[in-house]
Order: sequence, then C-alpha cells, then structure tokens
Amino acid sequence: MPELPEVENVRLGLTKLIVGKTVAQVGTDWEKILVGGLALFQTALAGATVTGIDRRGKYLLIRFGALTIVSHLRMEGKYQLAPTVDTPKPRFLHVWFTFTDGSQLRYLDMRKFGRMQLVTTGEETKAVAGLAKMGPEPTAATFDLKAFKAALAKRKAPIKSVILDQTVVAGVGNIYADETLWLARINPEQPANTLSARAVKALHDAIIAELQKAITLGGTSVHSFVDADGHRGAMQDQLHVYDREGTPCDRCGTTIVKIKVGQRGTHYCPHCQPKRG
DNA sequence: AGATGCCTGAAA
DNA sequence: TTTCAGGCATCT
Repeated sequence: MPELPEVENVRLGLTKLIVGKTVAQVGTDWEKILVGGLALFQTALAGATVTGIDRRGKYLLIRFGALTIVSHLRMEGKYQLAPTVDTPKPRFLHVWFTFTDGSQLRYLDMRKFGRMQLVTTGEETKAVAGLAKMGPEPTAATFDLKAFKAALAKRKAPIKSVILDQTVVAGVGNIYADETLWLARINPEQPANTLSARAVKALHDAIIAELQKAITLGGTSVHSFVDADGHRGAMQDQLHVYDREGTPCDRCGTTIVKIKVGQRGTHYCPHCQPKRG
C-alpha cells in the first residue's frame, strides 16, 4: 500500500475534492472494511459535512466535525470522487459515500485489506491501537535523534524491520525502508543495536529527507498507486534500490540484490551497504 | 521476536 | 501452479 508520502498526497487530493460536502448515503459490498458495520456509518454520517482531512502516519483522518473516520488504505486502498452516482463503477469498488450534491466518494481496494473506523474526534488514540502507539512523524521538528538512538539500542532485530515498526517512526514502509538504508549505507540485516552513532544519524536524516522529497514529488507509483485526483507520483523515477535487483548501483555499479528480511522483499547494494561488526 | 491471516491479481 | 505484492493485527 501507500506509505506516508502517498497517503499525504491522497490527503491533499481529498481535501480539494470533498471538504464542504455533506453525506446523504453510505454503501458497501464488503462490510468488513467498515469497522462496526455499515449501519453505524449510515446512521452516524447521514447529514454530516466533511470539515477537513488530517493524517497521522499512514492513517487518514477524515473529519466530520465531532466525528472522524480513521481510514487505513493498507496495501491497495484508493479513493476517487465520481461526479455522479451513475459514473461507471470501477473494478474493486467496495465502499461509497454519496453526497447531497449528487457526487460520490468511492473507496477501491483490490485486496480488501483497508479499514475505516468511525470514532469521536479527539478520541482517535483511545479507539485505534495503531494510532495510540504511533511513533513520531518523520520531520525535523518531531523526529528526535536521541529518542531514535535509544529505540534502536533496545532492539537486536534487523535495522530494516525496526524502521518498518510504526512505533519507532511513523510512515516508513517497504520502499522507503530500502531506500533510506541505501542512502545511509547501512546493511538491512544489521542488528539495530549495533549501528554506530554516525550510522543512526545518517539514517535519521535520510528518513526525514527522503519522505519529504517523496511527498513533494507526489509519491511513488510502482504498483498501482494514484492519489485521489488519479495522479501518479514521480518518486518511482528516483528510487535507487527498490525493485531494481539485477541493475547496477547508482553509486558504485555493483549489482543490486534482493533478499528477504523479516518476510519482506529487501533490496540493497552489497558493496555500499556491507555488513559491519 | 517472529510467523500467520487477511484478499486478489500479476508474473514467474 | 506457485510466488509475490507498498501493511497491519493477531496470534504463537
């Protein structure tokens, strides 16, 4: 699914498209996506107006005043706005919000992994465990180097697995994990608690810079990601290792290899990212 | 800490 | 036919 930069671009698109619209009807053909069931959403949201869209980590927070939909796209979730309810239905359409102006917000999800949970605004962390435990946003203002260093010191798991842990830092997924480790010249299998202070700082700085760059470029579209406006990102042209096994490293020419780390496909340069004692 | 389930489609 | 896929919750 989308990682933080992609979710942020979805947020920006949705903000332009649906803020100010009022819900008339909610529908679904796969009720499991709506935590608590369709009736809850229908009852609570009929007549509610979208007041804004926020984001925390990879979660979207769709605001309806005192109510919020906490939406996670997981691997394949997408939003799009149809001008009318009669606009031809796309494949994988599973949830729809019809607005009083006749337009319709549609949620598509090929794998049906995504979830939406209705919560009282301000009580998101009480209701959603993933939000309660969420680590800092990866910005210079919020992602503290000392705290990151302390978190890594406690973990002997491979560094890649640790930066994928959303309680350590919010928003890093498989693509940006591989990319930031390449940028910081760290082997993905190196135990987190064995990184030098210099390596931790390089990784910290790379996470901040890379996610910001990806947001600016509209995100990465390697599988099917498009934002709520249907736009692809441009970040996929800036990737150095992800999905590039068998091609030469941009820094040294060594062939990029792909391995498994913590059950996830992992790409790195054996020369630039050697295992260190 | 590490594996498994959730789902479906594309590619090997 | 099997494997793999941008993620997370929920088990061992």
